[in-house]
Amino acid sequence: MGRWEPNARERLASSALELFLERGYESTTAAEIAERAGLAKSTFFRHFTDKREVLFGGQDALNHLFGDAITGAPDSATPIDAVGAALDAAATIFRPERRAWVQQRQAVIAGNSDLRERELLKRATLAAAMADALRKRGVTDPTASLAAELASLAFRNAHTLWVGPTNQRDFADIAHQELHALRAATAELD
Amino acid sequence: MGRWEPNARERLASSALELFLERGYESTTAAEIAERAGLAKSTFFRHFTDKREVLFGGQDALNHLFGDAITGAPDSATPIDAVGAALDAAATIFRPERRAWVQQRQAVIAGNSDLRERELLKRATLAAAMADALRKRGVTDPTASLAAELASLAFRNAHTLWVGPTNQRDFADIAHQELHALRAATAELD
DNA sequence: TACGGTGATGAGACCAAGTCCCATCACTGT
DNA sequence: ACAGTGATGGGACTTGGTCTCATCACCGTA
Repeated sequence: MGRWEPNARERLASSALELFLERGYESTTAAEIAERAGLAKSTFFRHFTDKREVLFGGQDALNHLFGDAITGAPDSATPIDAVGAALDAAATIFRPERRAWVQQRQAVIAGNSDLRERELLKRATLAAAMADALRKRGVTDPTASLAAELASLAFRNAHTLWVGPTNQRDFADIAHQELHALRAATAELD
Repeated sequence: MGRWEPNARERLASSALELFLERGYESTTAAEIAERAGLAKSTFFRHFTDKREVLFGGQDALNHLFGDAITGAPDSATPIDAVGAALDAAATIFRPERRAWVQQRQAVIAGNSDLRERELLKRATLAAAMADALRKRGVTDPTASLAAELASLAFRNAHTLWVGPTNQRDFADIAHQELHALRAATAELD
């Protein structure tokens, strides 16, 4: 069904990351990304609604991964157990071989405020997906959104640590440690 | 120091809200907003970096209000007490007379995804301001960011309820109730 | 082999957001 | 009266993003 070379979307995404690292996000035009991928500007916007979105391709998969992990957790699992299962599932994506790529991507995001803003949207969407999955389990609402928000915070912290220079541990380990630290901090609130 | 009419920034903000309500956010150009305010398009972007920002004028004041309330809380105040004081301070801004205006503004934001995204950024900034203020009080970091995140969530929920059709209560009352509900939900996590 | 249908692409016109530069105007103090 | 200051107007310019139409490769079928 493709025309010439297949995987247009992936070619666009990797061309974009290359160019962002070479010239910076703002100094790279959508037309240049398309050109490096051997495509036209109009084709770029057929695959990505935004110039920003080209860096957030796997987000839908992540949402489904988290949601399915929570939905599929055993009935005996508490809300914290369920979101813990979601963090385990995340380790499927954040594997050691992908760390370099995630680091590059994150460096680009850190360098531009539009991208950081989009990242916030993605995190909020992920938290909403987790809250939805928890509600499907029968968890009622202050608790469901709270657990989702805690998990989102743990995920953010774990992601930062996992990308950072000092750490080589498994993503799931870091994430669980962060989630546990947040649970413990609950006792320090008053 | 102004040239003709003063308060150019306020005129732009209210002209923008009017036009957004009349024609919708996307169907309103920055040039049209400026024209209704009796100004030029270039002057609009001198006062607001974004077309979106014209709806988020008071955000800096809110950040300072929250930060100062936390910094100024008595030494004996727990982290939850301190963010509770911030929610009290918010009632200074969310007064009954402003409810209609906040409702209009919120209706515009709800109708456009770019604006919702910007709203997330503003909430994250507010949470960061609260976490900073807590750290200034000596609260260490998993606890500080957790308390700030909880307060941000309570603020979001309270804001939604206060803007909603059924409720006429004081903002501080609603916010404290929401914060308390989140604290209580902590026990339901596992 | 010829043919029509389908889906992805190329090309370009077009609009609005946002940047930049420079001239201009009102106001202030001397 | 005069120069300095700060906000404004105006317009050129780049780029993100939309839209439309023609084109091309592929696929099934007669």
